[in-house]
Formats: sequence, C-alpha cells, structure tokens
Amino acid sequence: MFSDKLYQHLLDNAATLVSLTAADTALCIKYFEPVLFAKDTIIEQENEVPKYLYYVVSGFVRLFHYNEEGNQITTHLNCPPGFITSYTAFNNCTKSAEYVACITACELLRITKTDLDIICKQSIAFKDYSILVFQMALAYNETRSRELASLTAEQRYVKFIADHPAILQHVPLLYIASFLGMKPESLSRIRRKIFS
Amino acid sequence: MFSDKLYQHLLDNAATLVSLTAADTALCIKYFEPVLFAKDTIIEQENEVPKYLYYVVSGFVRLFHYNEEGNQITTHLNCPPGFITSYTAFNNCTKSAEYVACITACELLRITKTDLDIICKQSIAFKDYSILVFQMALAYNETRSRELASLTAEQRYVKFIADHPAILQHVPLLYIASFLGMKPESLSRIRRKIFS
DNA sequence: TCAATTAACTAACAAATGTCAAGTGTAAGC
DNA sequence: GCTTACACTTGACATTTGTTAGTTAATTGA
Repeated sequence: MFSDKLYQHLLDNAATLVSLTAADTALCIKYFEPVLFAKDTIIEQENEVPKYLYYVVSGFVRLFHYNEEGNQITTHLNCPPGFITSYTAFNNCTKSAEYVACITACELLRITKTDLDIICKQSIAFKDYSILVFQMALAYNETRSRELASLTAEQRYVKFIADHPAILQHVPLLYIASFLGMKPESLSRIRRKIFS
Repeated sequence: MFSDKLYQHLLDNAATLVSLTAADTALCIKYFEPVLFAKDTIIEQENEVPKYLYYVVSGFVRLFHYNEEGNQITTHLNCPPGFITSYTAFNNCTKSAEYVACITACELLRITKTDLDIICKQSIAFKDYSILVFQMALAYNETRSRELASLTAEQRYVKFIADHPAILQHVPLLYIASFLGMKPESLSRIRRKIFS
C-alpha cells in the first residue's frame, strides 16, 4: 500500500525524538489520514478554524494571507519533512487569518484536533512528541524573528539557501522573497550579485 | 508581607485563563520565589542553562545577546505583567544564547524548571495555564515574525507604541530600536517625522 | 561638584531596498 | 502551434535605512 511509506516517514521522524511502542504506532496509523494533493491546491481557508494538522512527507507547503493592498504575504515555507498548520488557530480552535496551500504536489498525513487530543491522551510517547514539535515551532519562530530583525536582506537569503538548498528547485522565488521580507525585484538583484 | 501583592498578581493573571483551587494557589506560593532586582541587573547569563522562568509583576525586562560586531541585539522586550525567559533553552535545559536583564527596578516571581514540572504534575489547572502561556509565546513570535517581514520600520514603531504606550517612559529608545530591527538613528528620524 | 560616560538627536552622505515600467522566457491551455 | 499568463529579470529612479561624525543633555561615579 502506498500509505505504508507515508506512515513510516512519520514514525521514523517521531522515533528520532521519543521511543514508540507497537501500540503508539497503531494509534498513528488509526488516526492519521494519508492524502495526496496536486500542485497549488488550497487545503485550508482563511477565516475558518483549521481542520487539520499536516505532516508533510514530500512536497512543499506554505502559509499565506493577503495584506491591505491585496498582495499575498507568505508567512511560512515548509521544507519536508515536518508539520505545518496555522498553529495558534489550530490549537485554540479559532479562526485562522491564513491559507494553507500546496506549492508542489504533496504527500501528507493529516489529523484533526479532536483525534490529536485522543492520541495524546492514549499515548505518553506521542504526547511528548507533540510537545516537542510544538517547542520546535516556538524555537523556529524565535530564530526567524531574530534574523528578520538583525540581518540584511542579502544575509537572510544566503542563510536561507544554506539551510534549505533543495528549495530553489521547487518553490517560486516570489514566495521565497515574501517569506524573507523583501520584494521579488530585490531578491533578483541579490541573486545576481551573489552569482557573479 | 510585600510578597502577598506579588503572588496575587500572578494568581489574578492565571485566573483569567484557568480556574484555580485553594490547593493550586498554595502550590504557587510554595514554589514561586519573590525577588527584587535593581535597574540594569543581569539575571541570566548567556552560555548557561537558564535557572528560572520569571513572572514580571512590575518593571521591564529584556533578552539580549551580542552579535559578531560586538553590538547588543535586544530580541525580546517584556511589558508587565507576563512571563519571560529564554523559552527554548529553559524548556530543554540547554545553554541559552542570551542574557536576561532588568531594564528598570523589577518585582519578579521566579521558578526553576524542576519546580515548574512539580507544580504541573500536581495541578491540572496550572499545567493548563503553563501550556496556554507557552502557546501565547508561540502566537506572539508568529505575529512578530510576520510584522518584521511585511511592515516598514515606521509601521513597526507606530504599532509598537500603540500596543505598549507605557514603554516609552521606562525603556531606552536604544533597546526599542534594536527590538524593532532598526538603528537608533533611524528611530530618531521616524520619531521626528511622526511628531511633526 | 565636576568629570566622564552615555543616550538621544541631527546632518550629510552612502548603501540598500522599494517602485515603476519595461522585456524575456517558460509553461499551461485552447 | 499559437496564444496567454505569469514568473523572473532588468534598468532608472525614489525612498528608506545605514553610516559616520559631531552636538547636546542627562546620568553616573569619583
């Protein structure tokens, strides 16, 4: 079955952080739902409570919203593997200000908040894992804030491609520029400068 | 006792989010330690595991580190009341890259990671509270990242003083500029422009 | 009290980034 | 195969922000 590979991916990832029993594994398989999406599919809408937390096995996913001028602002770019959703809204079951969209074709595992709570109640290991994932999301955002506040646009781009070398082949520069807090024209200039 | 007022502050804050029993209250009083610090006191060092999580009853506290050029970078400015520490390092008991320092004289309640874990084990309400505090820290950092990426320096300053009108009387503009990702000279220019 | 330090402001100039208006190339759809 | 749409680039110019240096005022410490 195609989904075996997907579950194995999530289980391997969890196993790097916590020790999983056969029962933990069974819970994951029971409650996580494998899904495939085509490029450019929007999988969560703004102004709605996010339905799922997504684990990205393959493909690239982003969060974005429209600003007052009607331009898309990309606030998160996921590099697989990893979880993605509008965390705050998902956790509190409140309306999200952001869309979740597949940039490329994606293999995902998704779970509802209700089912996530069930797994966390039944599996100590999975609860520990979910807390760690959450902590990593916080650490990630702290780093991101610090870099946006203290690095130049060029430094941010250089660091970004060093951290995510594969992303250039799959994600439009348009989204990368927005994520890094600059205009596409500025990113073009920076790239020309670096490559010469 | 002077510390009654401090505990009441924390308990009132917790009560806005969860329901506390007399036992929960007793646990807080038992494990949180009231402390007073003078202006400019450094209360956590970089390259060490943070000893405490701090609840700020009064006063202003910041996180900062030195960059490669030897300049101070302020990464967090606390506006009382609220918790402050180097969250990621505190949670994982790893070395922090940042100092924690009192900007003004401060009344704080502090707790070690060990004691925090004890309280969270003994009190469901306090565990819920700590998870909520943690989630709020994540939401805060997501908002901060988004604003740093998509707003101009002037927009960030205007929004900052709208959100924290009292801060100007207590926190040097030097720290505010760094926190908002700009140079002090730029902040001076922006302030002159706004006030004319 | 006085000297020394430091925060804050200012001004002139440099550098980085944004804006606007093209042009090029590629990929998708008819 | 052609057209359309769109990502990406480029160049000229405007604006913002950084840099450097000097001044002022307030604070700190001897």
